[in-house]
Formats: sequence, C-alpha cells, structure tokens
Amino acid sequence: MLYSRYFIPTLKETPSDAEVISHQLMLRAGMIRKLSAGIYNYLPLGLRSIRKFENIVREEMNKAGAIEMLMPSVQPAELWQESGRWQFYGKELLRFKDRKDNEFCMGPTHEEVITDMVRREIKSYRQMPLNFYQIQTKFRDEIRPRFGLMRGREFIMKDAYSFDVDSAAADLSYEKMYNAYVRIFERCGLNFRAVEADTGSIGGSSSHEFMVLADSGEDAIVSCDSCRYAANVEKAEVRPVSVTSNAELMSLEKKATPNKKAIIDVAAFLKVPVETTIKALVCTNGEGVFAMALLRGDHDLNEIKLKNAMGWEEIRMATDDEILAASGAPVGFLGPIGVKDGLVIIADVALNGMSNCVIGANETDMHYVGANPGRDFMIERIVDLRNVVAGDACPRCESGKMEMWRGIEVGHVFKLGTKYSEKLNATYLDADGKETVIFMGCYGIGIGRTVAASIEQNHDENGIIFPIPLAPFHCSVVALNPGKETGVLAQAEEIYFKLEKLGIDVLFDDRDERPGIKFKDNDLIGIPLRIVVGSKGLAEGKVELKNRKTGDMQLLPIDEAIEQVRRIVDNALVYE
RNA sequence: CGGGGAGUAGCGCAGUCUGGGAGCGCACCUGCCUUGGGAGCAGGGGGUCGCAAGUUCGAAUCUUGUCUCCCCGACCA
Repeated sequence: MLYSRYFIPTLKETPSDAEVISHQLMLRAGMIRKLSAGIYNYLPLGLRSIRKFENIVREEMNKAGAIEMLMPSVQPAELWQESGRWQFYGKELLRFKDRKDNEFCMGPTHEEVITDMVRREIKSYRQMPLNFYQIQTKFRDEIRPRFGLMRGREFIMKDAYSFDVDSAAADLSYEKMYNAYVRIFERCGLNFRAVEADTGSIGGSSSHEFMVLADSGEDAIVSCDSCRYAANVEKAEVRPVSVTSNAELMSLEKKATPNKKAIIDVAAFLKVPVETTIKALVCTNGEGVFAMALLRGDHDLNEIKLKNAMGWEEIRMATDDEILAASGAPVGFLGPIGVKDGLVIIADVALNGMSNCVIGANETDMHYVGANPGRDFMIERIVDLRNVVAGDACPRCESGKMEMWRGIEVGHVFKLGTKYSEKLNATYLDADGKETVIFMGCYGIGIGRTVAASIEQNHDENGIIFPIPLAPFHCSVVALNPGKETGVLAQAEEIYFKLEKLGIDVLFDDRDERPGIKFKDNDLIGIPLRIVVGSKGLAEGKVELKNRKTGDMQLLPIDEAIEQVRRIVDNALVYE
C-alpha cells in the first residue's frame, strides 16, 4: 500500500472527549471517527485491524466445526415476543416500526432468529450437532456508551449458536468453543483470563467470560493464586466460614447514635470494630417485593447474588420512601429487629457465628448493641450475598487466596440449555421417534472491543504497538527524502515490492514529508516493523530495520533486512 | 433517569462575567527555505459562534426554550 495514496488521517492532539488510551490512540492513529454517541466510522486502517482479527476468529471457528452464515440486523418483534424478551430486554433494545406499522428491532443478539431458523430446518437427531456463527454488526442502545469501541452502541460481534440433542452433547459443544476462544486470544498475544460469570439477560445455566486484563477494564474479576478458579466478582463465590463463637452473649441494649447513618461512622462512634456490625440493605424487584439483606458492616452487597437468591428478574436498591414504607424505619437505622412484616430477611453467610453485634434499631438515631442472630431476630435464609475481596480464601482449594484484577470482557460463552428452544418450540425427533427439545449454547466475541483491548495492553508514549497478528500492516518501508533522493525512492520501492511478493502486508511511506513526521506517524499507528531507506545507508548498500516493540535497530544489507522481516512475521503468525 | 459541564474554523481552545472589531495554536493552501524524530519565514483560505424565539439601536456575550455531546452517580442505609 502506498501511504501517499492511502488514507490515514493522524491527529497530533488528543481529542478532548476520549478518556481511555485505546480510544485516544484509535482516534489519533486515524483508525476510527465518531459519527454519533457510541457509533463509529471504521476508517481504512482501523478496518484492516478488525479484518485481521475477524479472520483469526473465522479460522478458529471453522477449525472447531462451526459454520459461517449471516443473519439480518433488523428483526421482527414477533420473535422477541415469542421468547418473552420483548418485555425483558428493556430500553437497550432499539425498537421501531416500518411503514405498515409493524414492529421491529435492531438485533442486539440473535438467539431468536437462529432458533427460528433451526426449528424450521432441523427435524432429526441425525442433523446435529450443529453450530452456526456470524460476524455482524449489532446494536444495543447502551445507557452510557463510552471508551470508543469498548462500549459502543453499534458494534461488530462474532456470535455462534450450538444445537445439540442433549445436555451432555451441549457440554461438548461448549467445551469446543471454550477451547477455540483460548486459541483465538492466545493467537492475538493477549494477556487474558477465562472466568466464571453470571449469565445476565441472555440467560442459561452457566457461562465463562474471557477477560483481557487492563486497568481500564469495566469488570472486576478475581482469580485464585494457587488453583485455576477465576470468576467475575458478580459471580465469585465466597468460601463459607463456620466460626463458632464462644463469647458470652451480651444483653440487647439500645444506644443513641445521633446522625450516624453510615455503618463506618456508627462503628467509630460506638468504638467497636466494623467487623462486629451488621448493615441492612433493602432491595426490590421493582414490582412491590422487598427484601432486607443483612451483611457484615465491612462487606459489600452483591446485587446479582441477591437477585438470583430471590429469583427476581430485576433488582435495584429501594428508594428512601420505599424503605420507610416497607420496613417502617428510616434509612441509616434499619435493622431486622421489630421490622414490619412482609419484608423478606435474608442474611449473608458471614452472619454465621457473629455474636454481640451492632445493628440498626429501626428508629431514628438509634442502634442496638449486643444483638445476636437467632435470639434477637430471625433470619429466613442465609446465603452467599457479598462481593469477594482481594485476600479472601479460595472457594475451591484449601490454600489459595483471591487476587483481584480489572478486565475487559472480550468473549462470553453460555450454556443456554433449553431456554430458547422451549419458548420457540425448537424440537427434533430422537432415535425412538420421540419429540425432544434441542439443547443450545451461544458464544460471543466483541470484535472491535478486542482490537481496542489489544491497544490497551500494547502501547507506549509514542502510540500503538500492534502485535503482528492484529497489525493493519506488518511492516512499513520509509523512504527518506523521496522528493530529492530519487535513488532512495526507487530502492525503497523495490524493497516494498519484494516484501509484498513474500505475502507481507507493507505500508510504503513514499510521502514527500520530513523524516520526523514519518517516524512519528509510523510509531503512532503501531506498525510492528519498519525499514528505513536513506541515502547514507544506501551508500553502503544497507537499510535500517527497527522493531516497534523492542526498539531494536540494526543496519542490514537489503536482502538480509527483507529476510528478517519475513522470518519475524512468519514466526508471529504460526500458532499451534 | 438524576446531578454536573460543554457546544465559537477540521482538531485543541480563548473571548461570554462587564453587549459594539470573531480571535489564538495546530492542521490546510501558495512561495521561499529546510530534510534522521511532528522545522523556519512570508502570504492566504475557511466559522449564519448548536438551533429557535425574545430583550436591545446593536447579541458569541443577557433571557427563555430546544437539540446534541461529555463527565459523575447502581453499595448509600
């Protein structure tokens, strides 16, 4: 590719609305431009990287036995009504009507469409297992799009859907996809973790997220430092502790705690460790059902665990007014003792073995001390409700401690079971001629997000440092002063042709610009290898080869430089 | 959705409080000069100041409305 005939509008200054490094660099490198909130143009350079990644995904999906197809991005409401998600998906689902007033949506995901296709076409157990995938543009009307391609509203996604005769077969399909995902992200040279995850609005029985580790990640994940357990904190289990306290039970006593609402302030005011306090949080499913969650004062409620424990579809913190109505007590002084009937009391496992606690007295400016679960108040259920924190004991092995990371979710695999196939009546006849519901799985990869995540992990003060598999070009050839030094231009062009002939993606910087501009641009856009052709080196028959990542620079005879580039690129692209 | 902030040239911004000339840096165009890390000099083009209404002799500036964008907020009891 001739730089002078290509289109790479680089920016010297960082646009003010770009927060994270990948967003800033993708704008500055001329890879993307914003069209509207969360909606981007993919400029030629950005598209090249995206295509590189897509092809890696394609290769691995095909290798794993998945079959590529393409579904429409506009979907009829009927299918969503049939699955029930027309109601549940909420405002993220962009809905609209056609000229005949029929309702449609922009597809945020394609379980309904693929299941509809499969139920029409698949009749026999002989036709399975099947796994269809597509690489396609999705639309989710996010509350707050941000960070460029990391959380856009319109985005490119690879989604795959597996169909199997039973649960065991579906598990196999799931495992194949899981392994394919590991290969995909390893091939890109990403530092990632596969973690257990909540299934969210997609539903299903179990799932893993593939998380690229980065401080800018929107998810918190934990992993064990001695075994393989790793999970999103939304999902991460707490190791149950059974402490039997021998402490003598104090008597229950009410104490004034004027204006001390936050549990930390209460503990400080009463001069007790915060670990001996219990806080009460009221949540609702938004449909008039309220639950009071009891947690140790220094622990954080995990809303998803509470939601799942209650069997709710939605969850949110109750408002102050709702709390007063449901519990009869003011916010800041809530407690289970003497609370209104009809409120479910559900406690975190940490309350097991706690005694002589401080807890809200359901009265303005009052807390109890010496409160004891079982004696002073009843708990209907004790479940795991809190967030794991760094240093917690591993729930799976004896010696491990949990470590915390921030991660960018680039892939997610789900076991769906029969959730969609039942709703949409996707069945087949088994060997006995009996009608049976199909078992499904679904598997997503954020294409643009992965490229962005790769930039989060690979950059320096001069710009992007693309790993070779994702680089828009493997190598650049920079001709110094081509306007004047025609011998340089001719020689550089020859190198460019030779490299292209070897199958290397080359960007030939033939622009009549000052060297500084060319070096800065080449660094910014992150081309992994650079050959500089200048008159000085050429006098000795040599050119300079520089490695963007390591900074290594060497003067080499022309053919040797070409050979080195070929070898480095080939080595980076093989994966077994 | 709540709170905060911002819309002035392609990008980054000043000017708005205190109404009267639309500006600065980068980018862009022309010429000279320069050529191994975003040079220099000279000249030049480009903006209905987000949109609408109002106040005023006069509005980027004041008032009202509206649209868009950005940031913060889901552990606070």
